[in-house]
Amino acid sequence: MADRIVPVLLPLPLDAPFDYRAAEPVPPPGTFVRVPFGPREAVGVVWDEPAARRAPPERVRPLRGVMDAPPMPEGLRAFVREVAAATLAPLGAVMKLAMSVPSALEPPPARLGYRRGPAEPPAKLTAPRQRVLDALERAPLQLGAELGKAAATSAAVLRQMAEAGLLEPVEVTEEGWPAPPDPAHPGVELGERQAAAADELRELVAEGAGVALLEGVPGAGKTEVYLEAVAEALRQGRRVLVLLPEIALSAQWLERFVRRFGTEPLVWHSGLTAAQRRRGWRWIAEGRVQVVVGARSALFLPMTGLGLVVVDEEHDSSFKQEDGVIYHAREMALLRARLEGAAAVLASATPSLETAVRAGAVEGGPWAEPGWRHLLLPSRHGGAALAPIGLVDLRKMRPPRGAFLAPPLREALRGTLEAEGQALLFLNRRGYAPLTLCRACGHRLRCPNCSAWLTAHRLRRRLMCHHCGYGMPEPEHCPGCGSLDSIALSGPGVERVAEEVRALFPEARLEVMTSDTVNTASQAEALVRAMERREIDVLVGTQMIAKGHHFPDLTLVGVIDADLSLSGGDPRAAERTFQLLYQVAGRAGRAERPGRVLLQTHLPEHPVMQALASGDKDRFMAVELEEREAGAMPPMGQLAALVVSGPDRVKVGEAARELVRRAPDEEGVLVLGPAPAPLALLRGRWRERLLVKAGLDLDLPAWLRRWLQQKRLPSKIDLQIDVDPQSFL
DNA sequence: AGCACGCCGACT
DNA sequence: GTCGGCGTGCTC
Repeated sequence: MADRIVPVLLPLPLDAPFDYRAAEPVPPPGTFVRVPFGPREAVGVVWDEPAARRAPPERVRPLRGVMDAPPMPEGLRAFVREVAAATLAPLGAVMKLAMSVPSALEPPPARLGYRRGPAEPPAKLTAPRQRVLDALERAPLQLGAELGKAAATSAAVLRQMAEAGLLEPVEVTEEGWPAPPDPAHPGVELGERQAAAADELRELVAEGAGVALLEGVPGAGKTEVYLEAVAEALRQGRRVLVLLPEIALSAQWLERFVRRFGTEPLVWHSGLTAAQRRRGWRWIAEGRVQVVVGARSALFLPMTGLGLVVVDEEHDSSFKQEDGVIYHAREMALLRARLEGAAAVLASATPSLETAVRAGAVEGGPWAEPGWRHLLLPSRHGGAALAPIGLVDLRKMRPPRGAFLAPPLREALRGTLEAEGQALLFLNRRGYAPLTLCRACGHRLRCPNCSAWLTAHRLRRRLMCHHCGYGMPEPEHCPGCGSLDSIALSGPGVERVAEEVRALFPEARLEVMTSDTVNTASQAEALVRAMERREIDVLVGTQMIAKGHHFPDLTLVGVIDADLSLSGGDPRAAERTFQLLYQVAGRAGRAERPGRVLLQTHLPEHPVMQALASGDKDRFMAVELEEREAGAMPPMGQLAALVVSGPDRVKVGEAARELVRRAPDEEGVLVLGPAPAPLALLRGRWRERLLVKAGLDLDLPAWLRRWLQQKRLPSKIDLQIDVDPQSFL
């Protein structure tokens, strides 16, 4: 009987599947299979189409076996293919994202469970033993761990009871599965405008295609509205994927979901334990999960029958994956929805310009793209959506020497504390001071691996590089001139701002929230709760504090340096600053207490600052779009950033120039550079950057592939391709 | 991604 | 004379 050759895609950075010999019955595409791979064994997926170059028959080895797991759904396979095409990542590298839980492909580990044994319980039982039997009355078969917990006793007791015949040990392989969310569960009542928006979303879901931008200030009830779209998909027997920025995946969000559907969705994020991942992935693959809420990696879960994909906080920069396979989760979510015949909802208080443009939501911009619509939710509470925003001109009103709060902000802080309100001070700089230098000779301490200054951290008494993790103790002598005690710390970081506030208001209860003080979601949660319970008067933090929580007693938001991200030649800098400040401003003045926002700036006349001060987001978007159009920048043009890197500066430069020389000539495509990347030295590697600009009609990934596939790079030279770069670092 | 093969420096 | 550094190439 003739064996058949099947292509198998492995989760390794290879461009194409490998060929294997399979006996009848030949496993169909999507089957997870074990194959020999050089000296070892690997698990891959039977692929739909073979590699362009088939292996010579004598090298083709037989498949070893088929995994005991549902095959990878066709929709996910198509998605893997298209993500690879869009990002120029090797096909196998994208497959690896879709095979993130290898253990889920193995048969589930048998776990020890117990039920009642044959022996009659004696008249007198110890209390723990009695509790165990009582627990088994309620549920006759339980896992050891669960039974132990239910009876508040130890595994040893269970073991001894089993020996005495009171319990019978059972190998449990079948695991339960989550209760399905109930679309008929009574949820919260929607306002008139919310209900109208929910109707439109239901329509979208029923059509099974199209994209809606759902825009509304924090507190306008976006979540409740799109949960109605989720309910509609569930009523149609279809499944739902909701993407949230990692940080927004909070207990608060889950509570809202439970309120609407009576049960929790399946949660997918980086903090899960290995067992949770295994179980969740397995449940999803077996089709037992109706709704998944997760961070961007949830895109690659084996969901089938999707009727709706939601991207909440769609403007959030954390949706951009910056290493490995470089992709933007929002764009890939739209792709996944399209491939599945699902509707998509993008929700935000401050939509990204690309989303707003496609939804036809920018004044003076183009019409909406076909299939796109724009739903605007007004504030539920009526009146001003945002607290009034004031600009503090740092050129006229300077902070005292060595301090960073200008007099108006100090006064506002005093007033807030006297009125027993809460204040939030925002500065997007970790540590104590961003620059460490010598007063005697001007020597600046820099990272040996990166072209970056070292940031002083008081908490750890160290100088740190924020790009590679390098750290050193604060030196007593200047490494440049040897002077003693001449080291000065220059500029503000959150720790220093906190120090200033402590000196000004010693009685105020103050906390600092940065990635240095808050490492886990639960720590962040604790700080947020403390803020809610009014155990904190002043919260100083980095952009961590900008994200979605309601603090009813927050009446002052101060932005220490609103200019920070406006410099640096990044075309999206103004947009990001606007979004960030808008979010921070959105923290203040809820409920009945009036709030205010003060932005300290050197550029009060800048359009971003003017737009913020006027609260006129529409005008900002219109002005910003004009600027992008003039520069043929996204979303009115396409961009790709290539970074050539290597340990030898000269060779990197040569490789970059050679690459530019070989770029195919094409009308309307411009290759700029090479130029030293903003971090010209990162983790010991020199970096040169090329920028490709193209019009909207070009298939940019295809053009890049034609260019880059023609020749291999010299040894030790790496090329990183970022189609649609967001940040230019 | 692993892992083997292979070609140049410091050691029992 | 070998052990072992990691640079290069291959895996159907």
